[in-house]
Amino acid sequence: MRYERKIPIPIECGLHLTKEVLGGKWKMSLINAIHAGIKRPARIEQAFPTLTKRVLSRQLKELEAHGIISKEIFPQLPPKVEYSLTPLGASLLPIIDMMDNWGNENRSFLEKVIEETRLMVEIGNHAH
Amino acid sequence: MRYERKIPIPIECGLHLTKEVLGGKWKMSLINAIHAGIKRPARIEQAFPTLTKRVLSRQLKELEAHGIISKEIFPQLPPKVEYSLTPLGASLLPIIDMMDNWGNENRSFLEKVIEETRLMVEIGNHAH
DNA sequence: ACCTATAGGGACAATTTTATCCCTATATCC
DNA sequence: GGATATAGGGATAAAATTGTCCCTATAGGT
Repeated sequence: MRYERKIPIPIECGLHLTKEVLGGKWKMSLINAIHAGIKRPARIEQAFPTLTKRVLSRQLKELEAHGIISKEIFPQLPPKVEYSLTPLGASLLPIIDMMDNWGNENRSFLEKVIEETRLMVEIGNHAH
Repeated sequence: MRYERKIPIPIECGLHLTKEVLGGKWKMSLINAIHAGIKRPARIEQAFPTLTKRVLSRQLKELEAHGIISKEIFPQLPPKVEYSLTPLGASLLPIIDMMDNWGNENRSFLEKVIEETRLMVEIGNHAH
């Protein structure tokens, strides 16, 4: 989330627009999950053990605000909510599929180089 | 860059592997530029006015370490370097094209909702 | 002697994104 | 009465990513 962003997003390019929509840590996974029928927040939470409720809630809210998913609220208690993909959201599925496939096809190589890169770069910068 | 990453990347999923490779702010743009023949750092810098040398250098280094681009050093002074896509890097082009197209096709809608989302969320969080 | 172009990185500040902790509200079940 | 499931968000801490500033080195031009 942001507070009066200081550094503008370079939106001249379609890439950055798409990145703004898909770039959140869990967004592509969420789109996949909703498309696969996991539509209620509590179910999504179970599906991704390391994704916490708070973060889930924010990513869903942004996806909704960006017109990628829509939210149906059932007037019940305890609350029931279901998300689904909008047509715009569904139009992202081919991209997400390609990315998932590319990652899986190159998994062994990528796991190796990602790990090596981490080691390499650890030296170059420091937390503070 | 990182210093002994504290929170591991969820690499069970191909999506997150791909995201680790393409997720940097300028990486997709750099792959595009290199593919388009803009191969020298100084040229790339000119092509992206808001991308500074330091950041460029880091993103290129990571792309190289991830096996996406390769670096040719010409033994000259002043230094001359050219980057090009590896076959692995070239295999990302279809994904990048799709993302660029999707963003451009939906540009007017996206610019609107991205702006609205920003306003919406400004209230919800604060810098510190 | 000085300036320019060139590629790269150290040190650190600023910004942005995620994570953690805890609280609200209510019908149903034990 | 008390626990449970449910969806969501405030406040704040932590982590990760980018940005800024400045320094190295050297051939060639003026």
